[in-house]
Amino acid sequence: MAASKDPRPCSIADTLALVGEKYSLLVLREVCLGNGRFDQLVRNIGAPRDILATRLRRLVDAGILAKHPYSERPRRFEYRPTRAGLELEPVLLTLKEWGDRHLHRDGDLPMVLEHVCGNEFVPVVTCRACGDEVRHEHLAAHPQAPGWTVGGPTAA
Amino acid sequence: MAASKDPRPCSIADTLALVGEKYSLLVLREVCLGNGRFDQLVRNIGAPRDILATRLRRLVDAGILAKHPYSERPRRFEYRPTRAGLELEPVLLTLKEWGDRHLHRDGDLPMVLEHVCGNEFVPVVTCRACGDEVRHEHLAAHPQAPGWTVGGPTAA
DNA sequence: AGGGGAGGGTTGGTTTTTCCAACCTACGTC
DNA sequence: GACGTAGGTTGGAAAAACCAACCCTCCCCT
Repeated sequence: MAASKDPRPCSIADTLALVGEKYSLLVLREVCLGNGRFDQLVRNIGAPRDILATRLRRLVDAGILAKHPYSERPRRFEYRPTRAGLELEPVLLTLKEWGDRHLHRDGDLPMVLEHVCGNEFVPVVTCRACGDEVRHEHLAAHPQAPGWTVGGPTAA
Repeated sequence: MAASKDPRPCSIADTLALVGEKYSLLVLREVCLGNGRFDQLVRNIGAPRDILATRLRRLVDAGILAKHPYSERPRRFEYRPTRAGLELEPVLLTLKEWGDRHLHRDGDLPMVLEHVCGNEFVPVVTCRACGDEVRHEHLAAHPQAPGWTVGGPTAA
């Protein structure tokens, strides 16, 4: 499973090591929607049952999901996001937004989110300090590990 | 490559079909940092060269990256994000934020971003309409396709 | 003219994962 | 006592990932 040696140290890579495998983020999507039972996950995600079982174990081990019994005799569980799992929701929201914008330009979205404010929810990523919407040109990257640099201009 | 039949229609799944394979988002990270040359990508990501070549082809086909010649004779390219590619940056930023918070609690982050406002950049996902920071309990999901529902409570 | 290095890949063969259908267990129901 | 439901596990075939080695074009050095 390990790739070549000594890649750039990076929280993105570290996070993807936990949730970057096929189906993992779709599992999180479903549990965030409240569909946390095994057969629901199989149906809604379209994943093979054995792979799904593997992913669920991994996400529980990582503290992203937890099993909640909803029936003793027979013993039945459902999976729910932990607090850490819920904190991954922004990743899902930004992925959804990109897909909505670039892959469904016709306007018939598969899912619409409604915010408590009464409007359709569209995520905007902002700077915690100043509140401005993020723009690539407004960010400067400072690697902390020695030997790792970043390059020049990045515009297309 | 196809999973079982008839999963939930979803922009998240659609987006992950383009950028969800192993290394794809790390490629995007590097090109957003300005490290768009093949050997840089190999070194910084730690991916096998053949897999990387496959991913690059796919990302170019998807309109997320573009090849830019930086030398004729010999012909050399570098990969850069297109506008659509740059618009995926929020996904990277939210992944980074989660990893910073949950995987590097000791405080020694691999990379620090600086916003143009002068402060460390920490992404916050907000509602475009009202500006409030998103919270799971403030969202309601409305699937648009018939037959697809969402479940009950989702709290952990 | 020959050798070496950089850059951007491709190729062949092995190892891992994924996929799929079938099966298993423990109930509860008809 | 046959059938259905929920939540998996198992075995074998197909697909991906992995790795080292190689290729090609050009430049530079001697």
